[in-house]
Amino acid sequence: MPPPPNKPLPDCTIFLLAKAYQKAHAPFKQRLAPYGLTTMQHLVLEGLWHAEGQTAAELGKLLVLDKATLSGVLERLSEAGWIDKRPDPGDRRVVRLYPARRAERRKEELIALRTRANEELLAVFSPEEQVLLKRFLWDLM
Amino acid sequence: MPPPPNKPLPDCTIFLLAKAYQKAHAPFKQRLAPYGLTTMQHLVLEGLWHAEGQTAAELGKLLVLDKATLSGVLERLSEAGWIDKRPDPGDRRVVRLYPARRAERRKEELIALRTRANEELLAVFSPEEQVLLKRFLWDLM
DNA sequence: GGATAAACGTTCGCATACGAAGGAGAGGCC
DNA sequence: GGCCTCTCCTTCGTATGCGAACGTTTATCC
Repeated sequence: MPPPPNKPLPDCTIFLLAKAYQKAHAPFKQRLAPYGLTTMQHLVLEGLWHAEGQTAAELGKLLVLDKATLSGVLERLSEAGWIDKRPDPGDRRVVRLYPARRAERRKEELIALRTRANEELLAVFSPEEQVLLKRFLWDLM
Repeated sequence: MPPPPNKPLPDCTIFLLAKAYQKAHAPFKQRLAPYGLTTMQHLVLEGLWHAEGQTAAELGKLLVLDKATLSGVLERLSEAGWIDKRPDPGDRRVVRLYPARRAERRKEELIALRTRANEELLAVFSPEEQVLLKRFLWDLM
């Protein structure tokens, strides 16, 4: 008996996760392009709106981000005028992060953008499936 | 009434996908390190074992990979002696790709490594949940 | 047959990712 | 105070990831 029709890679969950992530990201990336923001930079802004004045270490923990990666993202966000990096008066090792005016002005818009991107991503699933999928992903991370 | 306890980012499926992918990848990456292979390079090898003599374009389609990204990966795999790049005699634009002896020697080992990594990743789920999760991811990509 | 279009792979530029090392500062301990 | 350690952030090196432009080669169309 010949082997079943080839689906060698689809059976690799790691691969499926990578590709699902890839497909989920692309449309969001396109929507952010007019703002000159990347998805990562948008994520950082949302993290700062969650709690202003965080240190880079705190933000990295919240977003599960390597500090080395975050360093570069913060520099570009700061140079583009989206955030302010202020030295902590009490601890000179620490930088505290705040959304700049430019970010505040676009806040509602940018959050709505993410909400819509997520809704469109999940549109193929029923509400029950959506809940289940989120729980699965949550268990994985 | 105060807002519910903060879970601002977990409700973002795009974020969850990114982090689930991140967590799934890390252990596999560690296991591959002794071989001097990255997860991406391992994926390319599996793609070639699936069908030898593919062109870069075909392989890119199979693995859902940008040709620009693939180009660099193939160059490093070739330099490390994992694959052979042979010009197509009939079409001088095309390069055909073959696993090298080094790859053939490690083939069983490397496939087993991926199988184990996937099993461990899915260990927290019941068999039914595993099937469901894969279907969800498949629908996303 | 000759111009135009399309396909293939490479290269460039920019932005993640992350391990590893490094410099500056803060805190504990004697 | 002086030493050790730990933390915070930055920097470096390497590897994706992908849009865009490029040079080569092949296919198409008139």
